[in-house]
Amino acid sequence: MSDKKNKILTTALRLFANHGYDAVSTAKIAKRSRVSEALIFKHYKNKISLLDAVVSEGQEKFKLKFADIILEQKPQILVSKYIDLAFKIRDQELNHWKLAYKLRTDPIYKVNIYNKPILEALSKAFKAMKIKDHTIEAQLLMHTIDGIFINLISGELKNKTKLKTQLKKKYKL
Amino acid sequence: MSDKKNKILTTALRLFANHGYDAVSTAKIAKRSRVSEALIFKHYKNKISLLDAVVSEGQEKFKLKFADIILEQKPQILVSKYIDLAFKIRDQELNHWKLAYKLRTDPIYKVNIYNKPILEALSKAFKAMKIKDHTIEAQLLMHTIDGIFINLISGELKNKTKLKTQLKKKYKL
Amino acid sequence: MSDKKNKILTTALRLFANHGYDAVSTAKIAKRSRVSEALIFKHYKNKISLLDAVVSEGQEKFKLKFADIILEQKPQILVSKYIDLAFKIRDQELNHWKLAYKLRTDPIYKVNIYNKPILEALSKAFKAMKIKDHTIEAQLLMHTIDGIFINLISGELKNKTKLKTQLKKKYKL
Amino acid sequence: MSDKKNKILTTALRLFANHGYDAVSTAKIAKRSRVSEALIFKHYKNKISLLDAVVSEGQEKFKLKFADIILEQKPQILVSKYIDLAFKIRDQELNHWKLAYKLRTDPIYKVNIYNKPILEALSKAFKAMKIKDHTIEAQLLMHTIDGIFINLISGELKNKTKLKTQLKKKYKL
DNA sequence: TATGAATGAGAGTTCATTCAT
DNA sequence: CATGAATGAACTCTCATTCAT
Repeated sequence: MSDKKNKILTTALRLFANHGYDAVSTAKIAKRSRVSEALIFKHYKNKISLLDAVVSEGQEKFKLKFADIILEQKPQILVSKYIDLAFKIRDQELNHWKLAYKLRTDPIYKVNIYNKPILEALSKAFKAMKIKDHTIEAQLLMHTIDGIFINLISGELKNKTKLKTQLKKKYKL
Repeated sequence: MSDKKNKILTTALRLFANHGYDAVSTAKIAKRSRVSEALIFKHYKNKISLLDAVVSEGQEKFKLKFADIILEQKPQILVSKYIDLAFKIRDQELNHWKLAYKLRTDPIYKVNIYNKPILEALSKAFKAMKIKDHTIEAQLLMHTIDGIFINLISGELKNKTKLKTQLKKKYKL
Repeated sequence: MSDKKNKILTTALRLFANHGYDAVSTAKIAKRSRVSEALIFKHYKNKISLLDAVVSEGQEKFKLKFADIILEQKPQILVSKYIDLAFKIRDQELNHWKLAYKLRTDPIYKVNIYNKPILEALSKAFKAMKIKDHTIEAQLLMHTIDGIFINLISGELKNKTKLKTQLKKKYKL
Repeated sequence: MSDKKNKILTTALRLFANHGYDAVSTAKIAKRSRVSEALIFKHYKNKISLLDAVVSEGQEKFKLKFADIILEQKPQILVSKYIDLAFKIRDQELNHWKLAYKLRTDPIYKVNIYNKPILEALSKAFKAMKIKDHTIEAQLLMHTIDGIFINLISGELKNKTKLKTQLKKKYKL
């Protein structure tokens, strides 16, 4: 991918993630990317395609992370990895998460396609760990992580380390 | 409040909640409210004031709920009431929650003003219930509820009853 | 119809007729109408709707003219009226004709809907006038008038009076 | 002329003829010619020069046809040839005619440069054929042919053979 | 010869907002 | 209280054109 095309993509990610798709004009993206507005439309059919490209790039990154979790053989490590997910994120990656959570309430964008496989993996792990009600427990953990994420995203998350420790302690990890 | 003014308010709530502030034009609100666009600006100084009004209305409703929780004397009931919060919401009220969570990621709007008092109340309750690490546990519960909320909002929450039961069981409620 | 709306319509007619739909920007129409560009879109959904409105207005005017011809009972007068059609046009009306002939080659716009009824009326009249091959003669006359029209429109028509006289003489009118 | 240059020219002719100069973008011409947009500007200074080239090519083709008519010595054959003109056109040539008639209403382009010599030739022929009012008759015939042309161009011309026969009969050809 | 990358200017259209009634 | 008419600024997107390779 060419230099300027990439600049457009990262700028768009940053702005969409922090202000929302509708609040960010293509003019602003162009300006911040130090590129002509026309160039955006040379590289991306229209504004929504630019969002698509940004989202796809995120999905690609998430895919790797989630695959690593789902394919983990040792149940304890699997759960541990999942919990860690929320606690070691930064910069570019954070923006992808911000955007994902922004789009989540939008019925058009199905960003959380990895929910089901993750749920199944966690459920199976809990079962192997002899945890009662493993399915509902898996779901609960996912919601907790979701909650941690949205607090993380809005920059309000306190006591990160303690939180992680406490969570892991619950599952004896 | 006059009939039409109220119509504007509820329409704005519905649209803002489901599509976001920036994605909804005053023209659309007017049309859906079956009101002239000018009337919106008679009642509300500008678009952002309309959002303010919508948000305030929500805060007002939330205030009662949260007060009821915070002022609860019996710790078990306090926690129980807090957990119940997420599980009995509907319609108009749901839209207020949707909007609140939409605005939450927006750095400008500080919607979650009740977070701190709730945290303190929960923490205190957990302490009274002899739960170890009561503060961090309170925080964790809040995150879980947050997670449940965002799933609820996007219409993806599964196993509501089981989830509630399981959660309460954890705290022996 | 309000004052400014009408101004937009007549300006659009004039510009479309003389330069073509695609060569005229809404900005230009607005400027020449001494109106904001936005007002055009308040009155007409989009640019093509403005063209539609202009065309419809023309059709309405043509309808009266053609009806007068078609409903004429005396064959000689019918033909005479048809020939006169091309020779007494001016200003606003001329613009409607210009536009009609511009759109004629455009397959989307069916401007010449009156062709068939006119052909039938002329054919019938010629038959009554004992003119041989009345149908093909009617068609030929129509083409001649068409040819006169396009020359008229491009401002190249010479010898208007003589032309009319000669034409009428052919049918002993 | 190189292969691609020629492709550009014929594509431009086709598109200009069918949609008009202003409705066709250089991007579209490039795409349909399977050529880069830049190449168009290597071969033609700018868009209008491309139109010029297209028009010139047409004029060149027309020139031969008209010369053949004008230089015809036998009056009857001259007129006959002129009438035939409209009845044996197809494909590429048709596009040149379409374009010519599109540009005709445009005051900037003077496409009908052969009108005057043709008029004189016809007039002279009619005179030799002892036809009264030969000049005005020549003009009338030209208008008729014009009318036939524009109907031909928009694909609406009916009864071609009969029309030709009838026309020729009028002049005893 | 041929292209991909790039752009300023302008296209049509929508925005929130004002004002006279 | 309520509206229709009106607008400047901003929006997304397309235009013809240039330039480096």
